[in-house]
Amino acid sequence: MAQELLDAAIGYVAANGLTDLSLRRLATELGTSHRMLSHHFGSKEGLWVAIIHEVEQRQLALVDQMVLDRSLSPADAMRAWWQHISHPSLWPNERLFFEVYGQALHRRAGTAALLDGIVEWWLAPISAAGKAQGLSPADARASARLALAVTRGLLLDLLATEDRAGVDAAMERWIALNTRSQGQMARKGSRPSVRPG
Amino acid sequence: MAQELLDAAIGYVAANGLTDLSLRRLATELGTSHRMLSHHFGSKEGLWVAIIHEVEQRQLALVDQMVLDRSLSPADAMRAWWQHISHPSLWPNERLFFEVYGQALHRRAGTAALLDGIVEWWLAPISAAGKAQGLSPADARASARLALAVTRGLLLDLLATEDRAGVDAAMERWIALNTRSQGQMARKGSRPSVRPG
DNA sequence: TCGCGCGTGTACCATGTGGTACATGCCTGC
DNA sequence: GCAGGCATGTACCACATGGTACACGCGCGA
Repeated sequence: MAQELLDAAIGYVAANGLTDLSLRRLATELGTSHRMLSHHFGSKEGLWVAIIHEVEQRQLALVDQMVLDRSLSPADAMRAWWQHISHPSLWPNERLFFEVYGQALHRRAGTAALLDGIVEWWLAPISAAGKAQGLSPADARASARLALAVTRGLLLDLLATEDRAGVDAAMERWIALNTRSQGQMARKGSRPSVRPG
Repeated sequence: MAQELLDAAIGYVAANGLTDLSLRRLATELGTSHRMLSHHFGSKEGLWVAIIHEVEQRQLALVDQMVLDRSLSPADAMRAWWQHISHPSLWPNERLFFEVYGQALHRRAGTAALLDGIVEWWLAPISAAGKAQGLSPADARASARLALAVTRGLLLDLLATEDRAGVDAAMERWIALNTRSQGQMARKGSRPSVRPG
């Protein structure tokens, strides 16, 4: 079945990377023949597109989870979100995300579509949380963008260094920066929020 | 000469990406033959290593520039640094950086060395600025790590969306977050600093 | 039972790859 | 002038790739 093949392919690609991977090598790793991959996905490009599309869907599923729990304080919500998104079980998917991201920056064929919502899709739910805390739409959008950058920047750091303690400390610094300035900024009539999750 | 070839190769690779690039295509783009590339760099892998190493050197040269000007306020220094690092003339190099970064996350052969100092080398100069503003070493290090994540996260955003205004607004949000909380945190005996440049 | 669509595997092809043997030219020191 | 080293180009090789023609077998409806 094509779906099983796709799942297995994503598993392998997430674990081992997609760059310079041939249909033949992938097929032997998956216990089939490259003929099958061509058959089910049309071409090599078709396989990559299917994989990337599927990973995108999984990422967006995470966004949905992200906005679920509103019972926590902003600081605790941030911590919970960070613990979730930075869990080692998600690292393979995130490595794949950054790998394809890096290639898409050069506008390679087949990767252009990946960039489409790569920031925009995340801004809506995150900035919704900001607006709920009283930010203006413009401020909420800028804060969401910043929070997204912090998350991705620290994730990139974590994947590269695997220095869990150091990256966690930076995230705590980020949380502190937001919560400490919150009272002050509230006094000025606006609040920073920036709840990345 | 090998150095000229390397410079030209970096120029092309920065502009067009390194993934799936063959020695032959690169050679014809450079107006030479793939024989020359093999001759000067030993092998294809050798060329990639030379390119990555050279790009690393250029990145580190930027770090040196980063800590030069101490006459500006932290906020203005941040703005100046961001204007510098986010200038479109540097985009090709940064695309290449993220591209190789993404591949290195999978520990591909020849890219492992790139990850070595990818965070650490930047922490020292940035946290030095933090310590100069009165932060404890641990706080300065966490702040530096956060500032680096913000810079890279927003850079990734900028390269993908090319939404200059939106990303600049997020950076202003970051600067505001730091400067506004500075007085408050100073009252608590520590200052956030986070001067990424 | 037959026919047929579909999934699967094998064998093959044209192409592009990295690497290299060999020839040529150019420049420098004697 | 010339001899030797070095850069460069041409031609070739063995190999891996993506794609495809073809064959086989299984399951299902008529």
